[in-house]
Amino acid sequence: MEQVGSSERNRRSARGLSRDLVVDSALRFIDLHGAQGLSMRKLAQDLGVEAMSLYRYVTGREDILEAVVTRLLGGVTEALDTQLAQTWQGYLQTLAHTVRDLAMQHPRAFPLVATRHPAAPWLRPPLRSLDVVEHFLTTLTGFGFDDDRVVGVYRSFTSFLLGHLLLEAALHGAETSPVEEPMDEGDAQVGNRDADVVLPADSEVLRLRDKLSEDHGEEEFEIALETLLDRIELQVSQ
Amino acid sequence: MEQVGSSERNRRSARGLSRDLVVDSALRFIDLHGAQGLSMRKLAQDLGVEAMSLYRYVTGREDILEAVVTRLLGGVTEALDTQLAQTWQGYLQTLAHTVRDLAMQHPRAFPLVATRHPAAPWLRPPLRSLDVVEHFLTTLTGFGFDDDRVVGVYRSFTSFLLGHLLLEAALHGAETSPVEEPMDEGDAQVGNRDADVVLPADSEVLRLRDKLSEDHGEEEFEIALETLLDRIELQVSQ
DNA sequence: ACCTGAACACCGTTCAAGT
DNA sequence: ACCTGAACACCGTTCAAGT
Repeated sequence: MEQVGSSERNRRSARGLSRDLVVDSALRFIDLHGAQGLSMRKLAQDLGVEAMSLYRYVTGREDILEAVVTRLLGGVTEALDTQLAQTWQGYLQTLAHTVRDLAMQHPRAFPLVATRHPAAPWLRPPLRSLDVVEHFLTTLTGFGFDDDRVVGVYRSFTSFLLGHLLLEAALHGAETSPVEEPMDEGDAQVGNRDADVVLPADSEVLRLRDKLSEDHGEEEFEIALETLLDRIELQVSQ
Repeated sequence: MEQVGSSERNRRSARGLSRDLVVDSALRFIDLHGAQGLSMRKLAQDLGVEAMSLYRYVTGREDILEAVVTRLLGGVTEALDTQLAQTWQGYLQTLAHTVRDLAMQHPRAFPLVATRHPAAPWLRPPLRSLDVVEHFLTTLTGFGFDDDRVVGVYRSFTSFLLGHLLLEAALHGAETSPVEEPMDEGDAQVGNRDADVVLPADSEVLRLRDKLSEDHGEEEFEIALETLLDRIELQVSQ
């Protein structure tokens, strides 16, 4: 029951290579195998071509990774342009959810957005794109924030997104990811589905393990977002 | 005016290899050149030995990286054991600052602590160590938190640390890092010290660039930490 | 017991050469 | 104009061999 859907030009692109196609293909590859597994040679193979051909469209591997990030964040700018907000609260909420959707749809690519070295110190991950940051600053300024407050909000908002989404994406990506080791049967003091971590028999971690493993990503995100907005509101009204 | 100090057993360890020495050396290498640059061969060279010798003490590159993380977080447990706290607020404050100190002292190694795949879903970066998490859970339980609240605090506390420290470490690490490209002179529409980012002439980013580049890492960290503690206090008293 | 040489299967990237 | 073969300088890792 494999979906084939909208990716009919997957392999053997019949001689029509292009930068867009390379980046598309790279993103798809990363979604499946992670950025670590992406090599010029394997990517080329997916495209039915030799590795060296890619260098016509791309200056190298780093260029591809950067382009993938840009592609992902391009979607965020688009989303913000279509549904425009009436209040700064609405704007931040939409932006937060758009980025969260991105992280959930591309859990294995999101670490790139979140952890690649920013090109400049004012490009804070995961809002790692000039377009998005520009949009952010002009919008908040438009809602009456003065310079200091815009910058302050930018800082706290990015920290919030990074802290909440990177971890959630990692968990989400781990589930999706192919099993690397076929689970050695002999290490369990208790029923231990947690890979190679050995738990002492009388630990708090063990006692709280199930509760700790619960996924409350979404509601925690919502609550933390609300808290952040409240905090900003207080600053503004002062 | 180079400091030589306490690293007299740097290269050519005179035939006394050991796992600790390998991990030590790896951490020092990563502090200087980042984890990306670490190869078995170069690390071995630093130790005055061939690459294959390392496999006596270490199962491979991944094992080394994991051991470096463990070493770094081991220091956190120690710090917590020596100065023990009277209140949960004091505890969380000490822990937060200990992890922040770690991030600032090893900005190029900290991404490992923060972004490597956790071995289990309840090991949330950057508290990526069974010992630290166990310490955290027992301490808070000892201060009277019930199970749900301990777990909730664990979640929000880790998100807070990740969001604030990963970015700060990246900025801190970028300053320390060796210059990769010798800065092409011809791309500046304005005095542009920000690598290859080209700013449109009438952008908000350009106008706010200096303010955006200011480093308020520490005070933001303090403020956000206070806010978090306040929020927890509210939950507890309910 | 501890280290190594040689080898294997991979990398990214360059460049001259093919069509 | 677009693609490629061959080559270079690197990787991580294995294994039989040295001392």
